[in-house]
Amino acid sequence: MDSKVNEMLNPVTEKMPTLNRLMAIEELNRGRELTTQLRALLSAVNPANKQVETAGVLFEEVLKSFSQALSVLKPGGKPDMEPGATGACLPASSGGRKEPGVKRSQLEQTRGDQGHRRRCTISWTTITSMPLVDGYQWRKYGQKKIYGSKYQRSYYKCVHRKNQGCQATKQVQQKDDGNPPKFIVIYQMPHTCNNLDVSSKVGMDYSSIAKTSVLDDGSKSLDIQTQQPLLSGNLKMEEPEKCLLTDIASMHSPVMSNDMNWIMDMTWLDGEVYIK
DNA sequence: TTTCCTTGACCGTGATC
DNA sequence: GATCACGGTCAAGGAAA
Repeated sequence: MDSKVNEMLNPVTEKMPTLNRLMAIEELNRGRELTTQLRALLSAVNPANKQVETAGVLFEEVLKSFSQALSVLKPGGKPDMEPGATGACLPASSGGRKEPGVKRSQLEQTRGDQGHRRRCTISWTTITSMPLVDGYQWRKYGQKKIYGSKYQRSYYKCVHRKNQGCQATKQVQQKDDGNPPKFIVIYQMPHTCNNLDVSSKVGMDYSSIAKTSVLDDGSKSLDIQTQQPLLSGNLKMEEPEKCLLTDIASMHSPVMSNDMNWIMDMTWLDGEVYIK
C-alpha cells in the first residue's frame, strides 16, 4: 500500500517513537487485562440479570477494540477498513412536508440556500452490534427501504432537539445476519445537548471530533483534534475543490464506546487521499 | 393522557435523456 | 429543461406505557 495511505491510516503510529509505542502497547495490554478482570467480576454478580448480559456484550466489544488497537500499533499494522462505507455529504435539509397552501417556490424562498443543495455536515460512521446503546437518547422518526440493500434504514434524532435544539441525528442500518448482527451507524452533527444518559455507562465525546473552517481562498479545512490515543494530535486536511472533501470525520470515539469498528471513508483524488 | 413508533407522502438532489 | 430514481424528513394515526 502507498506510504501516504499508510500514513493516513496510522497518522500517529507511523511517526510515534518506538518507546512511546511500546508504552502505548503496554497501556492497552493493561486495559485489556483490567477489562477481562472486570468482566469476570460482573458475571459473578448475577449472570441472569439482563443488564449484566448487555454489559457482557459491551465487554466483548471493548476487548475487541483493545485487540484492534494493539494490532494497529504493531509495525505494519492497520485498522479495519470499509471502503464502501457511506456518510459523505448527506443531505440535512431535504425533504419535509410543506405547509398546506404554500407553493413550492415560496417554500424554497423561505428555506434559502439550505433548501437547494446538500449541506456538508459533520458525520462519522461506525459498525456495532448495539446501535441503540451509545449514551444518548434518540427518537426514531423514520424508516426507509434502501435500494440494493437487504435491510431497511432507520432514522433517529436526539430527543433534545426540541427543548435544546440539538441537531444530532443518526442512521442505523443492519449490515449482516451475524450473531450478533452488525449495524452500520452513521452519526450526523455533534450533540449540543447536555443530557448524556450516564446510566448506559457508555458515552461519546463529540466535542473533540472535528472542526471545519473556510479558508481565505474559499476552500475548507478540516481540523481534527482528539484525545483518542490512536488519533491524538492534529490532523489537518484541506479541500481542493468545493465539496471534494466532505466534512466527514470517521474516527474512533475518544471516550469508551460500544462502537468498536470505526470506518475511515477515503477518496482518491489526483493521487491525493482524502478522508471523507 | 402522553409518549413513541410506523408509514405514506413530500421534497431535494443527482443522473439521464 | 424534463423526467426519473433515490434517499431524508415530516407528520398523521395508531399502539404502548
